[in-house]
Amino acid sequence: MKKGPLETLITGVDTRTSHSQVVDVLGRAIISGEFPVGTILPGDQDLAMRFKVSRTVLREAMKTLAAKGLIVPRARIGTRVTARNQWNLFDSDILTWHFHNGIDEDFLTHISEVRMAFEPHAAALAAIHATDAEISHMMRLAVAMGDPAHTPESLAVADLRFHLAVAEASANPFMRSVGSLIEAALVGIFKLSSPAADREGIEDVSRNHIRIVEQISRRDEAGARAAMEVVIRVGRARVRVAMDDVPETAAG
Amino acid sequence: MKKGPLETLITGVDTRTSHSQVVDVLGRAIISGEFPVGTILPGDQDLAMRFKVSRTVLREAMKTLAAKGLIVPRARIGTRVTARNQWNLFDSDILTWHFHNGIDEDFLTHISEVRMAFEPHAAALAAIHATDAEISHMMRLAVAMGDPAHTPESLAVADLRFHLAVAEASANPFMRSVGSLIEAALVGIFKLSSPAADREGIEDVSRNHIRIVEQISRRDEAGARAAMEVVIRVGRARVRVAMDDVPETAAG
DNA sequence: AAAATCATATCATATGACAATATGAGTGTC
DNA sequence: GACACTCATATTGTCATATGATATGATTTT
Repeated sequence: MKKGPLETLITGVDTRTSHSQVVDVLGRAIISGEFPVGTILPGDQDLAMRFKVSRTVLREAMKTLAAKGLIVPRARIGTRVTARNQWNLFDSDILTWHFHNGIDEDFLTHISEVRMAFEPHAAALAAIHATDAEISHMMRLAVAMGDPAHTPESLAVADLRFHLAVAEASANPFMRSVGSLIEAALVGIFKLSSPAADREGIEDVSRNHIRIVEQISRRDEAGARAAMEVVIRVGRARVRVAMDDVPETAAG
Repeated sequence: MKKGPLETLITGVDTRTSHSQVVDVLGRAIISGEFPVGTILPGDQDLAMRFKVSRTVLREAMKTLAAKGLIVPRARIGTRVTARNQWNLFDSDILTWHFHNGIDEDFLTHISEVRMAFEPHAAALAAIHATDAEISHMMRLAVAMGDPAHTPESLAVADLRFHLAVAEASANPFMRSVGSLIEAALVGIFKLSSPAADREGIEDVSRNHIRIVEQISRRDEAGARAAMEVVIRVGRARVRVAMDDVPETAAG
């Protein structure tokens, strides 16, 4: 299985190639604004020396970043950091880098908005297209979220699996591509505050997710859409509460 | 201004670097299934010879493709084509390559579904956040779409500009990132059939778009959402008619 | 002052070599 | 015969260096 940021976050293992290390450091530096938008990066040789790698490796790293839309190289001019609105925000690396510089509430809000636009639609599509096997799979995942033994990490993983399964069942490949976005949102929320803190929270989460599968199983598009909206709204509320530093009173 | 696929399609100019040519050819070959999912690509040296480029260039091209999620290299094993659901479908290159192998109705349908999930939400957000300057800008663009002198190409460009402006006005950076998707959809629709064929079509399109701006201007979220849905539905219907040669019956 | 020219800095490409890595065959042991 | 270990091997990963292509800005010419 693919090793996403969630697992990396948990395992903490980081035995990677020198190429990807350069990509990571440079990517984070750009996202964080250490190399501001519109400015020219230091030259190839300079950067190669800083990272203690050959120019070959550095250039391959630059191509990787360029492919994600972060930079644009031009002969004689240098390599320029592109405007933010040209970055491919659906790239999982870029999302991960965003969260590496502390949690940004605005950013989480934007992600919630996107999920609010996307996932209810995906749930509705799943109500049309999901196979019986997919439905029982989703149900198993939703039920598994209720395990009281969940740690915050394992709950986040279970949560992610469920939402990816819904995206898959929608039979629209674009919905599945939003998976990295969902993952980023869950990592962010998880870092802030986890519903695994109290048992009630876990039960609530599981119940809400089961409701989604029930609606999909009934082939009720509107119902599935509404049930998914509830789940996302709860997650967003949790973010708000955690950021405002206000004790959690009532969840949406 | 950025040179998107639309302009490339129109100008037909293709004076690019050898790196990007390799990327394009390889990318298209992968998307089209010439190198099927799960298989191993030929080795570096082999490919370098085929493309008549140095291994340096070839490897940089591979890194570009890997950054988009198309391939995964592993030492000693080779470079494997990843499963489709790991491709970043929101990448504008990948979208362009998809359309390079003829028009795929399913694919256009999926894009329409995504737009249906996204853009109405963006319009609603624009109704909340758009500045006066943005509103008048959008209105100018919507009116400009009614120019009876439009060629199919110029109409497609005007169409794209409008939808990007709405995304921008939503004040959510993710909405803007969907721009490449919108562009791909418009290219696809434009290749199939253009409303610029008849004058009535142009007037209709313009009127529908103006209505969106009016709702945004009134700060009416639901109204803006509905108006945008109409526009997307019309586009989707045009696709269906062009492909099936069957009149539209009912839209979801 | 305006236009053409040229030196220069930067990315783009090429070449050849060596290192790291994971497979699968081969070897040895029980 | 089954299992564990070793090792040759093929492929990607990294390195060092050299040359070409290109756009800028200073210089020269008109």
